[in-house]
Amino acid sequence: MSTSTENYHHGSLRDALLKEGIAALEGDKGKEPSLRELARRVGVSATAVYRHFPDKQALNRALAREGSKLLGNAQKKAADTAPDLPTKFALTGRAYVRFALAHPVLFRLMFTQGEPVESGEEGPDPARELLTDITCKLSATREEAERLALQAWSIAHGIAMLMLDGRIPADDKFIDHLLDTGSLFPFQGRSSEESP
Amino acid sequence: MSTSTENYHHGSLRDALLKEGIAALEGDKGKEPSLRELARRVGVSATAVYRHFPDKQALNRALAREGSKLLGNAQKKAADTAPDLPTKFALTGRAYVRFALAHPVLFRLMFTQGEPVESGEEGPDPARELLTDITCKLSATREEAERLALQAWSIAHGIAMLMLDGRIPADDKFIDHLLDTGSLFPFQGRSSEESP
DNA sequence: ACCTCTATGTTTACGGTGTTCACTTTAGGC
DNA sequence: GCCTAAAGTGAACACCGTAAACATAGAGGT
Repeated sequence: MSTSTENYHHGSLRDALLKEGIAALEGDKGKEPSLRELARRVGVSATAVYRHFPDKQALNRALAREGSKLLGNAQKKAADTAPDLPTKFALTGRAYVRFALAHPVLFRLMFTQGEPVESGEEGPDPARELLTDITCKLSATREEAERLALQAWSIAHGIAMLMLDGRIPADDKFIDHLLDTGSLFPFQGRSSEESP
Repeated sequence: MSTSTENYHHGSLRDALLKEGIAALEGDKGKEPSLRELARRVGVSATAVYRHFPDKQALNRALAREGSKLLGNAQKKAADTAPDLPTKFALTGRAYVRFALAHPVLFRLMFTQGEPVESGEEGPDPARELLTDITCKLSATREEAERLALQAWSIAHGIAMLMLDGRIPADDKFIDHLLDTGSLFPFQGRSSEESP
C-alpha cells in the first residue's frame, strides 16, 4: 500500500494536491479554492502544504504549469486533425478559445500566476511553441512569422478573455465568426469545415 | 463646512470612497486594496462602507464604472486628434492598450467585476459606443461593422492582457507593431504618425 | 423650541484566510 | 535496531469580508 495513493507519508501529497487542485478549478464554482479548503479535500492539515510549496502562489504556479500542458495537448490534438497548414493554424486558434471556455478558472490562473515573461527558466510553453512552429512555415521571413504569431495569439486571447468576462456572447459559432479574420492572413481560406 | 469634504456625516463618504479607491488602484502595488484598508485610508470604520455599498463587489463595480468613464475619455481624446476615420480607428485602439498599461489594476477590475453582458441596465459603455460608431462609418453593412468592431476590440484587449500578464513585452513601439494589422482592415494605411 | 425619525457611523463579534512556529511522527539508511 | 531528516500536526497571529446591535447627529414637522 505504499505504491501510490492511500498513504500520503512519503510520496504522493504533492501530486495529490495538484490533482485535487485541478479538479477544484474545474468545479462549477467560478472561484479558486483556498489553501485550507484544498488541504481539507485531500485530507491533510493546512500547514502540510508548506512541506511541498513555499506559499500559495507557488502552488498556483504549479497548477498554472499543469494547465499549460493541458492547453498544449488540446491544441496539438486540434492541429493534428487538420490536413494543411492554414487549417492547422485556424483550428489551433479555435482550440485555444474553446479551452478557455471549458476551463475558465484554470485559464485565468494560467495567466494571472504565470512566470513573468523571462521565458527561459521553466519548461517551455508548448502552446506557444506549436504556434510559432506553424507561423514559421506560413511566413516568408522570421520577422513576419513572429508578428503573425503574436497577432494571432492576441486575437484568440482577446476573444477568450472577453467571452470569459461576459463582454461577448460565449457562443461556439461566434468564436469562428470572430476568428475568421478573412484578409488578415491571406492563406486562411474558407476551406475547412466544422470539426465535431 | 458642510459643503464637500471634512465632515463625512451627510454627504461625501461615498464619493470619498470612490476617490480613494481609484487612487489606491493607481498606487504602485499590483493589488487592489481591502475594504478595511480603504475605510482606514478614508478615516472611517470598516463597516461604515456598508451604508453606501451592499458589499465589496458593489464597491468594485462602482470603481469599474468609474474606470470605464476614464477609458472612454482617453479614447475620445485620442480619436479627436485624428484627421480621418482610419486614423481615428487606429488611435482608438492604441489608446485602449495604453490605458490598460497605465492603469493595470483598474483595467483588470473593470473586466473582472463588470456587468454580465446584458448591456441595457447601467449607463452605456462609452468606449464601446465610440468604437461601433467608428466602425459603422467604415463598413458597408451593419453586420460587417459589428464584426469589425468586435475583432478590433479583441485584438486590442488581447494585446493589453498579454502585456499586463507579462507574456509580451509591454513596449510602446510594440503596441503599434502588433496593432498594425496591415491588410486586415483595408482602409488602415501607413499614413498617420506617432502622436506625442 | 422641541421631539422624533431616519440616515449615517461605531463597536463588537464570527467565521474564513494565508502563514509561522514549535511539536510529533514516520520511513529508510547506517 | 537506532537515529536522523523528511513529512505532517495543532495552536497562534494578523488579516479579511460581513452581520448585528448600538450611538448620534441633523432635518423636518408640530
